[in-house]
Amino acid sequence: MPAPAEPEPAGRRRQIAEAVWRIAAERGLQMATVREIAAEAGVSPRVVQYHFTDKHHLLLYALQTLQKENERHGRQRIAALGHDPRVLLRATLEELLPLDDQRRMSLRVMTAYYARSLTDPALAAVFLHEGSPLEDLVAALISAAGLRPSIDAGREADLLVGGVSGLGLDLLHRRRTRADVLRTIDYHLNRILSSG
Amino acid sequence: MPAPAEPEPAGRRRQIAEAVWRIAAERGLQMATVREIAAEAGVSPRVVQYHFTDKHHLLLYALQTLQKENERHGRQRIAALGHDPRVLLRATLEELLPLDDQRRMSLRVMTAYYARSLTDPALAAVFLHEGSPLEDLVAALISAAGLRPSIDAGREADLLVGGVSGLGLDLLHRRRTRADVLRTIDYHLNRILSSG
DNA sequence: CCTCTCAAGATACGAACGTATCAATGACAC
DNA sequence: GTGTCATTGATACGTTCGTATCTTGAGAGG
Repeated sequence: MPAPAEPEPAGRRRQIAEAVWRIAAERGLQMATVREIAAEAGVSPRVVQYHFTDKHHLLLYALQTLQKENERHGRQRIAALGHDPRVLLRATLEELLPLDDQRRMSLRVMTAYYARSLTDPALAAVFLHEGSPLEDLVAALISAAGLRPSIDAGREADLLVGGVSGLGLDLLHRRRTRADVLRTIDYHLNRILSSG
Repeated sequence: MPAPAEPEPAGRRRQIAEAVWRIAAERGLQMATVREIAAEAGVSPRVVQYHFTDKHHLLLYALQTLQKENERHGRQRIAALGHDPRVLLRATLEELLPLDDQRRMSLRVMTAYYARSLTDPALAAVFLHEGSPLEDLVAALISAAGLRPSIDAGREADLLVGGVSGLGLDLLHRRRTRADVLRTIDYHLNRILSSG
């Protein structure tokens, strides 16, 4: 019984990380114990122990993997929309919202990790990239889409990224409706960009 | 030894709640065990057990008390500034930022609770007031301060509240400087309001 | 056929968790 | 004095935690 039916030791870590995501999203990060993770992944606790040196490395790996996954999915969705800067800008902002089950789960997990990152430097490092790539991207898209006079693309991007993230969290709590959030985003894009 | 040296059973709950705040802010909510809370509060674990029916009620009480405390402090600070709507608006937004140790601790604690509220209805209820009082207040202040043509106070308030909160979280992570955040807020207030 | 190595099962250990139990203390009414 | 009641000390119970240990199975190389 204790032998590998599949010759793939590579997908095991991924499989376990996905179990962490589901538990963190549905029951919270504090419920992600080794035994619960193993049960959710459909493996024995020993398998979790074998593939990660300790729980801290496991949680870190799950966060890093989810972040890469999000970025990959986001780029795919956005790249399929062409090259119109205004369309890309809108899509980039909407990527921050929990508009489907995948992004809803991801945002819940990331929120749990973010809170823990305030007291865990290893997790904090994942959230602290060099510079502000997302804000820079949004600012560049604003400039490329053409902005109205006396608009500062950088300052607009700074508030937009934080603001849309906040609206996304409100969506998680059902404190706002999706339609209202999208209307707020449209208002501000119309306000910032020149051509209607 | 096991007797009350002070005849004040009223402040005990408060004293214990403050211990929760310090632990949650400095080490995270998952470190707020009954024994740690008791040690931080300078009492025996039995005292914690006696004044709260269980840990869930304790954590809920600590959250509710901190929220009231924040609102009280915020109102005090803002009320001391007079009645100029523009000044009040700026102060209301800055109240969301971790500009001193008190607010820095509070924001860290609230962030930890917020994450947990995603999987805990009792905690979520604390964050879900009726309507959106903060957004409504900001919108009212924008209108009172006088807004430029074709500005929607409600939509501006929606993005401002979320955006400034996001900037505050960036401050916690030292991802932005305080001066940069304040400059971003100034930019948007100048953009929204009519008179320079 | 043998052996070496990777992967996993089975189990256990010490620590820490939330909570329960029982006794003891001090303040106070009478 | 002497009960009474609110509060606290001291201790223990059962559970769950992360992790360590030992063993077993499968496939590859010689």
